[in-house]
Amino acid sequence: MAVTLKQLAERTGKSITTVSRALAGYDDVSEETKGLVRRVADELHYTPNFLARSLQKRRSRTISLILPTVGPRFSDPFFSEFLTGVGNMAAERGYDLLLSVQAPGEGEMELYRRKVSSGQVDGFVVVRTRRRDPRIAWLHKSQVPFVAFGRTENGADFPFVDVDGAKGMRLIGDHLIGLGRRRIAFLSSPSELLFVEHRLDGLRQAMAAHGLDPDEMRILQGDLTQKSGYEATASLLDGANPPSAIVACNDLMALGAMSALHERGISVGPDIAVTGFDDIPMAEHAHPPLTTIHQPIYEIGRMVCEKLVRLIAGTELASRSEILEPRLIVRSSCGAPRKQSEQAGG
Amino acid sequence: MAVTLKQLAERTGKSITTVSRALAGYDDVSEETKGLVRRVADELHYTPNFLARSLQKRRSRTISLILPTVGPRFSDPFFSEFLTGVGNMAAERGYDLLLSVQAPGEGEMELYRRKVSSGQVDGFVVVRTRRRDPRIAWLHKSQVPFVAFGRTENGADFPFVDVDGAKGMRLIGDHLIGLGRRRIAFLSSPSELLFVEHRLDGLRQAMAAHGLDPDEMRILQGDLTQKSGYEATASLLDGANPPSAIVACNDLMALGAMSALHERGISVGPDIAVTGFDDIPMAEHAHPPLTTIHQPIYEIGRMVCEKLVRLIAGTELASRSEILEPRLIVRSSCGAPRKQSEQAGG
DNA sequence: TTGAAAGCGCTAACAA
DNA sequence: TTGTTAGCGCTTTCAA
Repeated sequence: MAVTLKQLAERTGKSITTVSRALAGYDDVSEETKGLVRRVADELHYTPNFLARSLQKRRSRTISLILPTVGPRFSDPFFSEFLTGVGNMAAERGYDLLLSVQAPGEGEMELYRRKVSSGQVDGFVVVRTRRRDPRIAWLHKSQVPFVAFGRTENGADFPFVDVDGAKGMRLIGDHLIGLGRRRIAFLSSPSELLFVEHRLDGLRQAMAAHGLDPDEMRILQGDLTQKSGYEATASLLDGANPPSAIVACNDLMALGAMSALHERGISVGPDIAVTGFDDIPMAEHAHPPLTTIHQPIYEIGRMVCEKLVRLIAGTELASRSEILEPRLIVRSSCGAPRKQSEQAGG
Repeated sequence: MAVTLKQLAERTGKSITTVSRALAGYDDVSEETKGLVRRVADELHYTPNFLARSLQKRRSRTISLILPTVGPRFSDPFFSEFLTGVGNMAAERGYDLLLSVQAPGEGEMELYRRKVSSGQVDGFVVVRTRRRDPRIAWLHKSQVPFVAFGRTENGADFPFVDVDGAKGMRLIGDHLIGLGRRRIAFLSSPSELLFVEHRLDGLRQAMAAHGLDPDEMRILQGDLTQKSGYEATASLLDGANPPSAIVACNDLMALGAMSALHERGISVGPDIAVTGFDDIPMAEHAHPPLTTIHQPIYEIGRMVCEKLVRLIAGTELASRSEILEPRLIVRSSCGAPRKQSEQAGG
């Protein structure tokens, strides 16, 4: 069914080799032959067989991204944008993106191993890095090209892109405390996620810098979903001495927190401030609009992918890893008057 | 680097053929040999070379999903859940998922063609079907296995899964009109998306059934994003004779509409009802919680994928296409008292 | 029960 | 400038 080099060879009266090289643009093929071959190839809608080429070249021009989901569902406005960034850059560079879904634990490493040894992929995009990340340990050790979105604990030297979460939270903390909020509660998440730790650290630093005792901060554990933000906040409000500010480690939980406040008729902002982190599209359209830290997630997807492609090609990386500057987006959930200037581009 | 059959053959003293067949479980290989081969294969962590196998079998066990994005960004809480459904089912069936990003137009069909003729994929999941969908026309004509999420205009006979949007909107319309809302505005989207048309039809039917004139309904065009829902609503409110209910064709736009109402101090529900469609996770946590139609999007992803795998394998499909029953989720954005019973499972 | 040989479609070293 | 040959790793006739 599909047109092959062999058929082009027959049609042009040339050998398979010549046809192959004509199409590859080698300059030891006469212009005349090249023209002929190209014409016939176009005519017949020739497409190189990807599998055969990859088998021969030992390069699949495919990168793998394995979504580390817990539970069957995975609904995160964050990742689809990241994915688009990765996908677009991959396409621009002539790479394909192989997507898998695999929860951490059991079969996870096995899947990484298999993707590599089956020759299916040339490298990995690693997302949602963990404190001690077995994926990174293994990829590093095995010398498989990969780029991570996020860091790990020991600070091993591997290529990654990340946003400076500590600094981001310092911005949040400074801002909130500057507005007079002192009783702060932090909505956290499973502790194997390092980025949460960074963010918590940043908040602590801000408190200390303002003469507050970080140890007095209440910390509640969620799982990054709105639901858990809602529940954590509910328990917070039902207890004694509610906070004057709720700092969530991501936007989704912040949204959940706002939901719980609304339900109790507490006005978000004036009564209790709420802040997020990520600046998902939803943040701007929340009620009230959510003060948060912007992560250029689409761009990060592109950067991660580009680094990976470079790594695979063996091109020297200008900088192995990158820590991006966070940007505070003041809206009104923090109780501050909305600033016009910081509204743009949200 | 990677272990091959050849190496297993050397280690076991058998031929490549025998090793291959031992691993494939053929019963013309002695139990003894099978045992030996398997043991050695395990020991050496043998993984079949995927490319070689696919080349030979002319089956890649890979399915393609091409995201038809407009613009560089693609942030839709809806699709990441769908994707997870597809991905999980694919994994269960031993398939891989190749993800591409390609805007409709220009290169779109070329990409589909190339994926097929390069032997990279065995079939397609088609999302966001359009009125006259060139993708479906071509896939159909070329006899390439595919399953769509959504229908097309002419009602060609191809495998798809969809939710009955007309019926869903009839439920919404009945409910709203039952609550006394009569001046209804509809937030629409680019007209090449057929599902929007279905939904609009359903709403019209409901109006007609209640003795209202569908032609009096105001229809505003957005692009499915919150932002556009916000803008459409703003223009609606700035005009004369604002509606008593805003029916958005998806949740995201409904959320944007609510945002615009809030900004003007109009209370969502009591003053102006707002409804959505999709039941994204955000819907439950909006303020007020959004009345909408539930689509089991993760399940749909699984169904679509399973159908596709069946199609590829040549297994007869129990039913080529499926139209799922919509489910009305009454929350409070429509102005109705929240019903306890319909809250579960949201 | 096993193995030799051919071939999937392609690229690349080497000859001519 | 072109063609012959070999081989990527696998499966599958066909003989032995």
